[in-house]
Amino acid sequence: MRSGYGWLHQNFRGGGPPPTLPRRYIINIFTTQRGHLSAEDVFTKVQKLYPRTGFATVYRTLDLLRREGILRRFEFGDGRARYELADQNFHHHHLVCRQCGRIINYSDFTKEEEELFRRIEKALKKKYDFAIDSHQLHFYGLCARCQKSKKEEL
Amino acid sequence: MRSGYGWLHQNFRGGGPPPTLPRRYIINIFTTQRGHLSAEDVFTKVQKLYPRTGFATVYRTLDLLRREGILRRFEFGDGRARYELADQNFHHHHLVCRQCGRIINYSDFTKEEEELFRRIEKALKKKYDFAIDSHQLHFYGLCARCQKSKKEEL
DNA sequence: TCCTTATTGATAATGATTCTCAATAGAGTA
DNA sequence: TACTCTATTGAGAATCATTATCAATAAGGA
Repeated sequence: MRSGYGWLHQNFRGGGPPPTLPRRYIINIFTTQRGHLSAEDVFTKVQKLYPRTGFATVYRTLDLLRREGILRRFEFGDGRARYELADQNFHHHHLVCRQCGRIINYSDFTKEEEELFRRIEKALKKKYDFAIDSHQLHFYGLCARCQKSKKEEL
Repeated sequence: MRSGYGWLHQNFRGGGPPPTLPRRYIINIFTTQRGHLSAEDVFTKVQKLYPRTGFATVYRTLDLLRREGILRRFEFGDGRARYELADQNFHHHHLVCRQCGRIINYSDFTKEEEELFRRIEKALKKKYDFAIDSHQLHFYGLCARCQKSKKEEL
């Protein structure tokens, strides 16, 4: 795993994957507005910037960026994967609304969580001989809006 | 959500979904051997017990049982959903091997986790007005076997 | 300009899951 | 036992996200 965007600013054959136009555009999308984007979301957005882009390129690029450690891939249970910038300075977890699919990042409590998780990871490594490199914590429920609309139904 | 398997032992029109043969068989599969079964896994197993069963019935039944609160559905990132018995007395989290896909349940530390998670849930509810009903915690990494085979490669 | 190589776009293929619809099975009733 | 009603079933088609294929293209170096 490379350490960052270095290769993006290099020329072709500069050591990393060539920083082609679609790749630059797709990274831009993620850096300018943090979110949990599906491949389709990304496709729609790149289309506006660079209309000749194909769906295959989007998928390939998302996977490339994931392998490079620039993006993280998540599955929240609705059948389509989401991608997010892998920013070490913004470790967070997710709140997922079962109704509307809205996803909220939260980074409260990360200190306590991190401490507990570090301990857990260490112990699990010892007990199961499992080399842990990451974790995902998702809370599922109903967001404010969906709770309200559910009440109104009754 | 119903509270348990009650309807399974009732007759048809006894208040819940009819406890048909495929449904009984599929539940049996989950109660006799805990695991994280994909739809295909279940299909293969039911086939042996009741060969006329179709794939559609497996999917329908899995979803029915999930809605009834008997099964939980998970996605670990390999593109196929897994189902597990929703046993309140065996709350646990998962270790997922990135290489071979092996999944280990662990229930160590649940006391500390539960305590922290209860606190987090309470605070998130307050801050984001989000009604949390469940969570999933997955650790990703390499299992013992895959670590070993990776070493041997070098 | 030519050569080499990796990426691209269009499209076909895949794989998991869901839908459709006629056939069937269970339970109550006569 | 035969009849009726309704929900479930099985087979296969359809859908959806994702991946693979392959000829055309673009970039950098000679």
